[in-house]
Amino acid sequence: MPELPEVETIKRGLEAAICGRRIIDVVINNPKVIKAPSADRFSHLLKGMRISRIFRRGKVLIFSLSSKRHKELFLLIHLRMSGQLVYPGQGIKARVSFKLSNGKLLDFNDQRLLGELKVLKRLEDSLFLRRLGPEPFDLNSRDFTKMLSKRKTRIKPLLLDQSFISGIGNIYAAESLFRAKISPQRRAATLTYRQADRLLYSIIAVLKEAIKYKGSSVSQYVKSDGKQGRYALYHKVYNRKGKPCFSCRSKIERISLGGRGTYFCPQCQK
DNA sequence: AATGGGACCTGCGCGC
DNA sequence: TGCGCGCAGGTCCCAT
Repeated sequence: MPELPEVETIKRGLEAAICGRRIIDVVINNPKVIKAPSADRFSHLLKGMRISRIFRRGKVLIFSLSSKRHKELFLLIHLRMSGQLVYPGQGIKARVSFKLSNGKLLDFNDQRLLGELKVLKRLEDSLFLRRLGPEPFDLNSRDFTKMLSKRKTRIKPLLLDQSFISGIGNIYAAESLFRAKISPQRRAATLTYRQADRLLYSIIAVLKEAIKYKGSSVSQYVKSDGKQGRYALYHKVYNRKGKPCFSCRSKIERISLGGRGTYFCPQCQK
């Protein structure tokens, strides 16, 4: 479900709702989603810890936890395809439910069980975080052009590569390429400076707009208050196969690239 | 290095 | 109604 704008929306919602709360209990209804350490150790470590700060890196949500008696710990949450964080939660259908010091629940729901929860002593212990590419907002055109110039692969799968650039998923890759008028099939290194510049600023604009509308609720994604984001209303190509392009009225096409559905306008995107 | 396939999972919508 | 198929916002792992 969640790409950068969805995770950022959840982060902001939780920041306002649960920062400063203590975790009193952890109910694990499906240990499959606990990737480290063991489920028992996971709850033991978390009990009594205070949620002091919440941040985001790429699509990963990170809770920084503290207590007087223990060293700082990090709870990493990757929602993958169908994960949700809902507060206050019901605890019923949750894979994992955190009981907080105010008696309310923070639910981790995940229909497809692909999500991951981890407790780490240090962020450097996460190989995924260590390998994560830069946040789109931190890049400039010159760096981005240079990064692209070294890669022979197609631009769209490259945008999905989290070690190349972090936070972009299937929806926003498609929307950004449409906005930049670049075909998803172009080889990365063939983009001119002008095109790379346009692509970077399209990515940033699309992500910011999506954050403004609190993410795209296509099927599973909800905000931390359980309500939907509205950005799907503004998608120009994603999920619009056969529908007229908003710019030139040609039919939007869907092809498969790197095993992922890829939507684009064959007329506008070159 | 790049690409393709399958794996991990559950559930939905479609055509027959 | 029921079945089989393809598909899904992500990532990893293997083979070529």
